[in-house]
Amino acid sequence: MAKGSATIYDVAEVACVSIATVSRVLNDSANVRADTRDRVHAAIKQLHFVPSTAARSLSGGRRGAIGLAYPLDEERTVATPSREDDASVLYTDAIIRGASWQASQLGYSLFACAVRIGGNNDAHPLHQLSSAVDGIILTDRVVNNVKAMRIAKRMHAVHLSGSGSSRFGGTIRVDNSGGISALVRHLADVHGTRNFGFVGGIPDSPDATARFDAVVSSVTEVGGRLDPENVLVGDFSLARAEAAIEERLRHDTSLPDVFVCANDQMALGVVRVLRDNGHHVPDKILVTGFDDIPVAGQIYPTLTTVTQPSFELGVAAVNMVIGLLDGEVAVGAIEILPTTLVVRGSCGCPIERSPR
Amino acid sequence: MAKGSATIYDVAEVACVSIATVSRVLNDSANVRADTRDRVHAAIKQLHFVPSTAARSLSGGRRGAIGLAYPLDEERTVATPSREDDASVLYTDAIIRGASWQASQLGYSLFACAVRIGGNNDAHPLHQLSSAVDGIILTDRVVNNVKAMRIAKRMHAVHLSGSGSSRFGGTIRVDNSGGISALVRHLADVHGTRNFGFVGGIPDSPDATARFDAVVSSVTEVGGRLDPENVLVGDFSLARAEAAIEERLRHDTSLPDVFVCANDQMALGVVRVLRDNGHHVPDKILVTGFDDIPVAGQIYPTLTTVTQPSFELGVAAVNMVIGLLDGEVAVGAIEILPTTLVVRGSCGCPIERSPR
DNA sequence: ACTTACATTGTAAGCACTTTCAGAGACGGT
DNA sequence: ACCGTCTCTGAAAGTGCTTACAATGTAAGT
Repeated sequence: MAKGSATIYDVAEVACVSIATVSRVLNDSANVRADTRDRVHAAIKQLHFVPSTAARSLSGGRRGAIGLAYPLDEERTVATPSREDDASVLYTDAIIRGASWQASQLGYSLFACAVRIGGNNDAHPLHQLSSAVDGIILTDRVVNNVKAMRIAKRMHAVHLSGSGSSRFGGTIRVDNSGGISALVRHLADVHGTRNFGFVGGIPDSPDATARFDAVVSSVTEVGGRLDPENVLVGDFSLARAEAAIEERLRHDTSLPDVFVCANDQMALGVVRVLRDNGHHVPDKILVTGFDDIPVAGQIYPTLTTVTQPSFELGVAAVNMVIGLLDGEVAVGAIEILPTTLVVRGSCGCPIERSPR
Repeated sequence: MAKGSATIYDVAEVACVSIATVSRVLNDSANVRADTRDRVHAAIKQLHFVPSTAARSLSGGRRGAIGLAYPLDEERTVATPSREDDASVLYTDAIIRGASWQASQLGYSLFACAVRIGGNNDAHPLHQLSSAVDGIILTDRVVNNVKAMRIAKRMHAVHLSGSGSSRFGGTIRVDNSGGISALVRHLADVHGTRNFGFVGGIPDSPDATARFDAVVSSVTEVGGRLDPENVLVGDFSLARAEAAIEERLRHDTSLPDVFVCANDQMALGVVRVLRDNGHHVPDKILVTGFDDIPVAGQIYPTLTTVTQPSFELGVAAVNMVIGLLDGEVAVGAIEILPTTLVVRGSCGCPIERSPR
């Protein structure tokens, strides 16, 4: 970096000690006499000295920074995202905000870096990032990347992932199954639902599969059924979900009691298509979402869904990386954050007026 | 980073060349025979070698990354920000997305780092960031930071700011005056407005003053007037704008034809207060905003405003940093991005139905 | 065949730190 | 006064890369 900034040698000279001593003060190792330490600190302040992260990391020390890699939107996203379609962006942003906040609290810096998930170029941002930080946080879709695996094997990493776990680092996930289970129980207990349908997300997304699995087991648990023709495949997008439900309607009009959707965007599409085809929600059929995006409480019918603690996810991830770094968290640790059922109108519950 | 990853020595050994040659291939400097180059590339691929950014940057080479520093929200922001109040968050996110996208296009990585703007601790994230990247982008509020100044003096930096220009790097700003001018002309030409009013932002905000100055000169240009009692002082917040307009209403009810507001949030407040006091917008009086926040097109009346190209701001910033790095952009350069008038209902134009 | 210029490659000196190892005081016990 | 034991400090060896400089090889010109 910086041309002409002070080095450890300059500090050593001013403080009349060796660079080794300066280094000790910097890493506040024990065994430096108090007045020596003070002298060094004074010199540091005087010279506005800041240790070079590059050199520090080359020689094996800590960088004091942790990285967070999230998927880069391939297309050139518009400046002000439409509110419905950009829930995933908001979700990621919330995680980043949480992570930044917690890192800052703990005296670390948080570098967030968007990585092109398909990319295979050699100067991969993931590598750049990993060599600039002490530990790394990988969000859902980034995890399934060969490069990511290699990196995780080599440095402390925590995966923010819906399923599976990392043999090489820690894993934090949101309690998809608990949320789904609460949702299904609510549907069964309060609304007497028995015949379930499901609109899934991208098959290779761990969150998507976790939610699907949870639906399967919860439905079994409450003694309901989930017929194969009522399991639709989406990709988390509103458009794809609309297409899927339209397709479903063409084939057979005897519908399940409810369509549980793997996220809110898809639920919005499903509601719209159903209504356009005369299946009023929630009078004729129920629909639920997942995520609790901002619009979920604003549309008609308000959407029954499950909230994820995205900010807390970021906080927890930072805590775990640092724990890993300090050896206080064991490799392979898994932490699961609670989700909360948010009951609104689309499951047939009476609709509250929104506060404003 | 990484324990046990291949080094340049390993590659050199496999390819039967010296490390210098490997380095030349890596930085594709000329003067390496074709078959030697191939041999090295093969070795690199075989060993999954990735050069250590730390070592590379230590020895003066490029890191291949650029940094972006933005202000950290001091309070623990909630996961899903309220839609009206968090325009600034969305704005920053859009810039980051633009910068990430462009950096990726150009083969760079973009590290975004939130910095506590008041913070004065020594392990300042700004330093960490700056030593991990080749150049740095500083957003508005980060610029006015002593540390930031010191860093800008020492490494290539571009400032995203309405404020003056950086003597040490480049500056990119949005064309406040062009946007205001187009807006004022529209009001004068299409709606015959002559008697203007203005609700300003924080007096010490460069954007606020730029917008005010632009209003003054544009109004003069179209032969309109801007009476002192119709120039209200806000602080960019909805609440403060409501207070200001209420105050104005108490004193004198002969209002101007329009209130041009320095941002959308204030416009929302002004519209609300005016309507509550019987001055219907746009029938009795017109109101315009600035920024085009997401709600602007969703409320009634839809808000006539000016769009800032936030995504493009990020793109331009990355281009400029890299230009600075490559010596193709001169230090002290200023680039001004165009703004676009968005005509909607609150200026009296017919309200289009939104597409859905 | 013998310069000469030039293309290619190797050698080695940094770059700014951390850390091991060993040496130098200090201090109490004998 | 001497020895063992601490505590503190310095010298020096990495850490992985870039690059100036030197050395070698190669082809063209005489």
